[in-house]
Amino acid sequence: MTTSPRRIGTADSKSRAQLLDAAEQLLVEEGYAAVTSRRVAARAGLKPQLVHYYFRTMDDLFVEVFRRQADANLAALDAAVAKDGSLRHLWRLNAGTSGAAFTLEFVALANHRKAIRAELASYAERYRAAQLAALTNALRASGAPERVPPIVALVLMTGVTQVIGLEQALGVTSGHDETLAFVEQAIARLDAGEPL
Amino acid sequence: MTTSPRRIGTADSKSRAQLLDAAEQLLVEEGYAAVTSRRVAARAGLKPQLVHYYFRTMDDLFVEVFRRQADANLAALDAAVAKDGSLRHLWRLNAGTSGAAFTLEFVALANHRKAIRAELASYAERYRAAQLAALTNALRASGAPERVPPIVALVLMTGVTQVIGLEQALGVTSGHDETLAFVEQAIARLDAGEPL
DNA sequence: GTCTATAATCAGATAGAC
DNA sequence: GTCTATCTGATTATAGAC
Repeated sequence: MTTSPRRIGTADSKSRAQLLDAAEQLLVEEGYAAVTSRRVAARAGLKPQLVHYYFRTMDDLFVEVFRRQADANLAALDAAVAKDGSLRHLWRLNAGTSGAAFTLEFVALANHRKAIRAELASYAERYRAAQLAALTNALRASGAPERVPPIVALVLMTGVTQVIGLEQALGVTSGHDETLAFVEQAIARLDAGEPL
Repeated sequence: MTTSPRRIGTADSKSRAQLLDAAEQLLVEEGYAAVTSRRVAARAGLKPQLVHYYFRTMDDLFVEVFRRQADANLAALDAAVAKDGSLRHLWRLNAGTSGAAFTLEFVALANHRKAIRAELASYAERYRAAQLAALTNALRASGAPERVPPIVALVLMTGVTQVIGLEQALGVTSGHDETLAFVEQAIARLDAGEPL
């Protein structure tokens, strides 16, 4: 088996994994601007040039960091839904998104770097499709009369958790508690088979 | 009148305004990482050192760029609401937010820089308060029975426009059309005094 | 008040040694 | 396949001239 043209080292190299870990930590803790070859290497206890050996460019490094997390997220969603596909659980999964900082950095990066934008868009579509399937099942199972199409409910739900998550990170809190209470009450009614 | 300790040049200096304009353009077009003293100065047709003369640090420059836009946004909201305070108009105002890239960059910056986070949080709270006042009036004027508290409606509305705006920038589109149609239909009913 | 010369540091990337 | 020496250029910031 030949190595891919982009990856120079082997995929299971120890140094390579250490660099990915270090890059991810730096990204979350200090933002993408702090993810430089020198700082990544220093945190991994390696020489800066190794970054360019294992990942040709910094963009390639970013893409690999993203893919690793994206794959893990998709797998985690599938596993969680298989365990409990209820409406309440789906909401909890979405509302408790811990990787807000991670996502934010990549969105900002994607806004100006083509390779990363493509990666992020592909992941977002796959994640939404998986969520939609789960939400459609959950709504059907609740037996509540359908007044809101599942895809609309999903976009609304994503929107709420996104604003609240983002604003929380910035110290903005107006309306959060009221909105969360409202959503949870709505979900409780739906889960009981009542209309909204 | 003495100058503030932070601002060295006069506030109405021509060079100072040119630097602010250049910084804002770069920020939107290429992201905050592209806003370096050299590039800002080059775009303004000035020497890089002038950035540090008019704004002691790059963070100070970012804060000034943000304040200028934030003040303009708040004034624009007030003016627009005074002209037409209807539910439909409020929605259009929010949905048509053109400054998505601008906001995104500052949110990313704020996530890791204290001074900018404080600035952004203060602005976000003020903007939300202004929107809430307008929305409360609009809902009351519509005469529709209140099933959703205004603050909850506002957070929901902000969430929808935020996800859709963000995803649009990334090339993600699933569910956008359906959701926008749903929201606009709901607004039409409320504006006609009907319940949701 | 306005601007420049200069310092000190850090960036991404490649060519080549083992 | 793994890693290092090295090149070239950019970055923020200050000290001081006009």
